[in-house]
Amino acid sequence: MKTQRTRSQQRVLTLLNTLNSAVSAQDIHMELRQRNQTTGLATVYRALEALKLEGAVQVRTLPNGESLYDPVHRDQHHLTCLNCGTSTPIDECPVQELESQLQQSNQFKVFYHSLEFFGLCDQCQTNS
Amino acid sequence: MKTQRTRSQQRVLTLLNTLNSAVSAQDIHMELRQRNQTTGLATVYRALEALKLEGAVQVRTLPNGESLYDPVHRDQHHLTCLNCGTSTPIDECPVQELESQLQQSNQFKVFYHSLEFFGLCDQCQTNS
DNA sequence: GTTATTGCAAACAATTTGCACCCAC
DNA sequence: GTGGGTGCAAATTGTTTGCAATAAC
Repeated sequence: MKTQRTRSQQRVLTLLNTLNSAVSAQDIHMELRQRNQTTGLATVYRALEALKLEGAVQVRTLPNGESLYDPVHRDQHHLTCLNCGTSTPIDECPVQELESQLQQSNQFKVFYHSLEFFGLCDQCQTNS
Repeated sequence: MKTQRTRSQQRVLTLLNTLNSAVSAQDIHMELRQRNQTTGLATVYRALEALKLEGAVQVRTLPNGESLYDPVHRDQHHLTCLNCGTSTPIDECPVQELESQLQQSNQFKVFYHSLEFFGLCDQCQTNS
């Protein structure tokens, strides 16, 4: 586990812990500027990449190709509408046991998991 | 449920059912050309969008922003390495019950779900 | 004939990369 | 002073859109 973090990595991680929802790299870039910690967009991406690899943040890539970042251990489960893209968090999570099982049988170090249901929300079902 | 499909939608769906793994839109475009069913790339995307909305295909967006398409009801569960991007399918799936439960309580029509574990594979753990 | 579908090229948007500058040690 | 970290701008990549040509009914 790496403990040596660059200035921008610290900034990004601190910001993520402050916010209460997943945000995009571009959001982070703008948010930092507003807090007088202006950081180049490329640097934000580089910091996120590093934090991701040490397991400090988790990523969820949306169908439009944009990625959202969260500190690890925040909820990562969603009900996502394929039409309007609305994503509702869900609480239930029946996979803890499976996770530890996979770690062992695959020699794979699991940082986090994501469970997502796709379909049509109430509203979009009507408008289709 | 729509039954009227355009020519390109039929081509795309037929192709997907032929292949035994998820492919990108660009893969589909090239594969169709090889089968003398050349179809514009934009048309492939439009066909996939339509098929997605009627629940005939499922999508998985990779961390690099590329989307992979599959006919619905094929495995959608993976163990993905954050470093090298390798994605290993897994069989276990403990969420069928939760799915029907969500359909009811959220008025949400679920087409499919995806369960993915992220971390580092055996090899990448060593090289980090 | 009218309407939906298609292909091409241009437009877009998120992300990555090259490279010069700068800061920390 | 040296090496990693950073910022900017340019390049890249997957996807979407405008619009004229075409096919379907």
